[in-house]
Amino acid sequence: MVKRSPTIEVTEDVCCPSILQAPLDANDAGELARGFQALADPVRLRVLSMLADAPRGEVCVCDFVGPLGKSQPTVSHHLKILAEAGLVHGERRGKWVWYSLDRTRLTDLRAAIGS
Amino acid sequence: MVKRSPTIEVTEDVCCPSILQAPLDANDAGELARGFQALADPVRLRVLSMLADAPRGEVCVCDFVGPLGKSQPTVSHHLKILAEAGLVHGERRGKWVWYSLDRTRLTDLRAAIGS
DNA sequence: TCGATGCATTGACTATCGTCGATGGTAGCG
DNA sequence: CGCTACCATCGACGATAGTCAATGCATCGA
Repeated sequence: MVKRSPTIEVTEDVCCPSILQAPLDANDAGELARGFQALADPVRLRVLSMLADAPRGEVCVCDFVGPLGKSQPTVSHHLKILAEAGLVHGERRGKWVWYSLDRTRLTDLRAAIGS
Repeated sequence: MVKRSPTIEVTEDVCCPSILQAPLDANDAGELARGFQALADPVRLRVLSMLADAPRGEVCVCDFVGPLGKSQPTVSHHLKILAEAGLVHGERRGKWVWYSLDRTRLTDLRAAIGS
């Protein structure tokens, strides 16, 4: 790949793409869309809600299944999607896996649609 | 249309549901998810971006098609989804339909995932 | 009135998503 | 070692989403 100066400086990307610093190119839009897609499901929003409300900031997988009213594989599936989106983080301790909220990623997404 | 009291009071809704005021019940989560689902597409994010950047705050449908690189029916489809989500508003003037951004709804969604 | 233009709707196709049952893998216990 | 509990993965299914060509419906100009 020959080094050649592009016609446009590649959007610097100091932090993260945003709706407001228009026009949003296709790549940044795709990355942002993947983030919001992780939020576009009732079960996943409730997972984030439970994590935000957890006293110690973490919730065991087994404690999601009951309140969410979904099967264990389904819950595990949603947790994986949230983890891949960088919104949560899971840590194994003994037999259990504890998930916690990553507020950094959530802040980035929030910033992408406003101040 | 007969006036009759619904079986359930329609979720108070002082302002809007949020992740933080946990636990988020299934109804609020569903409504929120529909909002974020509207944001979960690169084309729609670029539409919002173009609207946010428009000098007069509005963009004609015909001016979306070229830059987005999508067919006119596809663009119209996405605009409809954004309109149904309350994120944009279209107004017909002569042969053209001008779309503008509804920042209120965007603010609500932003508040739902943080401060 | 007729043709052209801008936009919405329809119908069809493919891809992806949400869900669950079944299965596999790992950690603790007797 | 066997047994149990917790969690992830796989495979399959129905549902939904994104896309475009074709069509319909207005509006405007000639």
